[in-house]
Amino acid sequence: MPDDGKPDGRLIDPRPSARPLDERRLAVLRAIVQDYVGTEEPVGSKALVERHNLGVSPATVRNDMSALEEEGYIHQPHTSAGRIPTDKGYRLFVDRLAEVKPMTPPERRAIRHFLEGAVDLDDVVARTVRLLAQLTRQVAVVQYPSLTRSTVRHIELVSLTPTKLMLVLITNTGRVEQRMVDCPAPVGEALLADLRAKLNGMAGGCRLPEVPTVLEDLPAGFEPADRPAVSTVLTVLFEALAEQNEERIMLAGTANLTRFGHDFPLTIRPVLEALEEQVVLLRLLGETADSAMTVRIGHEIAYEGLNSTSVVSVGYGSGDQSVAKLGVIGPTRMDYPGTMGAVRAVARYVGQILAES
Amino acid sequence: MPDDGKPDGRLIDPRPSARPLDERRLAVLRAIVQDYVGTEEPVGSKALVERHNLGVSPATVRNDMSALEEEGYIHQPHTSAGRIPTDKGYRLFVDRLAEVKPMTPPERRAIRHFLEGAVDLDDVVARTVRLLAQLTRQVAVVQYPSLTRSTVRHIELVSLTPTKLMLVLITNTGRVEQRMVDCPAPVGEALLADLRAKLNGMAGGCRLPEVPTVLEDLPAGFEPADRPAVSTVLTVLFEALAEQNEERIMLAGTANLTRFGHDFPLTIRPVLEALEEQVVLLRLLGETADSAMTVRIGHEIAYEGLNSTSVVSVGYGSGDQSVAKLGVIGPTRMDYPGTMGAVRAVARYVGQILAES
DNA sequence: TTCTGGCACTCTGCCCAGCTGAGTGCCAGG
DNA sequence: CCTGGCACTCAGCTGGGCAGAGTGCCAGAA
Repeated sequence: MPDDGKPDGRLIDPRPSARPLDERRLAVLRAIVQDYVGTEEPVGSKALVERHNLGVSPATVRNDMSALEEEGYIHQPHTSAGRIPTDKGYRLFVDRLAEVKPMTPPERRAIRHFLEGAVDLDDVVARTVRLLAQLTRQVAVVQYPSLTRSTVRHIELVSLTPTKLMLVLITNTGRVEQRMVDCPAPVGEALLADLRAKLNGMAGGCRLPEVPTVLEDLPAGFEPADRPAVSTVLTVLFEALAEQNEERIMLAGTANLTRFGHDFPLTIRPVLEALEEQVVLLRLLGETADSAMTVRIGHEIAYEGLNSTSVVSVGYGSGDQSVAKLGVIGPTRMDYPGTMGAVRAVARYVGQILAES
Repeated sequence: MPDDGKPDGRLIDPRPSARPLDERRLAVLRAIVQDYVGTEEPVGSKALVERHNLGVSPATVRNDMSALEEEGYIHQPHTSAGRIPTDKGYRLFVDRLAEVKPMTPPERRAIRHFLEGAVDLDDVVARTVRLLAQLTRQVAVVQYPSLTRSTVRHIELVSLTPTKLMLVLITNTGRVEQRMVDCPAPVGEALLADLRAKLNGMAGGCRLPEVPTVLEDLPAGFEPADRPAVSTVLTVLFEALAEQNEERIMLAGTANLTRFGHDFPLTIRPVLEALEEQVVLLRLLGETADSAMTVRIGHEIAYEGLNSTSVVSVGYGSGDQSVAKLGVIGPTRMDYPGTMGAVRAVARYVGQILAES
């Protein structure tokens, strides 16, 4: 960066004058990241020029590295060791130096085929998360399709005892929620049928968040004697809607954590703890921009236990809107292009599968 | 301590002569297990007599240890190291030397209180597994109440489109299963109501495995024109019953694996892998005797990846019959009495909670 | 017989020193 | 502005020596 615009005769040098060294430094950074991800060992100048044809000598590379270190993109564990990228270095790599690596056609076929075997929503999610863990060889996380974006497919009321009902809510994403309802007074079959019909008539097809508004005045349509029971049912229904926004998550591939590094116990412990906290995972995915792929690296992650990991996440959904998120968690020293490619591909195919079913 | 028994007219020695060494050797084994579990380090003769008042000298203990080693209950990592128990040693300890350590009253209250906060079956299981992991500081596994032992509380049929139904099965344990049914012909509301009534009339209260037998002749009770639809519904119902015997499992506390030992990656890896295989876990719990507590130690476990772990499991259920299993997985060097106490207590309380709800 | 104290022995773990090799930073010359 | 050369640094390995824990065995006491 210091020598950026220096004067240069250089008619031979194909580069006019503006883009000179910055470009090469970026190439050096890219090479460092690639090598380090591959070998997991600090990479030195000599090895770099040998493995990538940078067209310059180790000494030159050393100068570039010096500059890169100055600016905080790389860092040496000790004097006289090679360099490793910093979080900032990975960030630059992801933003400007890497291209998402698309899946090969056979891989795509395999993904699609594997997901198509699913029989219900649980199975879709389970297969997705396993697939993602396998493809990336990291920890995969998949959020169940959110209720917020879903619509009501059907509401069912079942009488268990005269005063005890079971309320079942079925969404268009195939999710089913059930709740017990204790009514203040016995509920007859006729009332039940009436209520069932009205509920479905009014709320069927609604987005879940809109349901309370739509059903607000429902009790008014019933005999005064029946209103308490109706209100109770509605209360429980609304509760279920609100509470169940507490979303569910599935994860797989924790065994891949063992590939993290040699300094193990210290690293892996907090990660395992984080993974058990659904809340943490939900927040992690929640921060993902809706449809664009998000990469958070090391200290960019708010949760301290995950400060030595990176998270690649993206929304997925049936149709054009995303209904939930999925992603993977791995060491900051991960293969970003490959991981991003896998995440993107899986998200797409899950979306398709959901749209079809 | 060396001079312990030196000068004393030995008429005082309370031991006659018959029960002599065998008994003391067992005491030595017990002491070794206890110390090793506490310190995680091979235990030597001197330390033993210091920490437990065995009333004999280290030299004597050494002889006993020699005998115990001969018989395979303990083993030395190297010459001139202390002894550690073998799987066989732990087995003897569990069978004859240890008493299940009951929970203290405050602990019981805490357990009960924590479990009582649960709102539905998922929540009960989730709370149970977390609780167990916390209490034992190990990996906890809880199987969802099995469908096999459950009975039908209600079967609901919902018409989504003229030819598409949704079948919902509710069990007495609060579990809900739903299936889509594609009927060969449109199904009217009248038929639907009739079918629903007959299904519940005949199968309500039945054990799930008996349902197919009970409903076998159902189609005969309908108009010939309706029989195909009825048969389809039954097929799907039976499928759901059979398939969903594929039981679900929840686990927690994997972060506790990091306390396993120093030789980490090697030990933890296969365990994490095993834990991701529901099949393995199910088999593990499946081998548990129905209601009695089962302890499997090290190589007694069929699955190779878990050969350095022990599993303590027990059935739980509402009422007197067990409907599912739960347990913990930890290093063979675990606190058996404490773990067994926790597992037993939690199983009891979950049973109570289930019975009440 | 059974236990005990004493003794010699073995072996791991640790510390220290010295060496090697990778990698750097700097400099003078192209 | 790049390059080759050179001196320097430092992590990691190796080997010797030391200390401590623990054992096994034995002869003598109860």
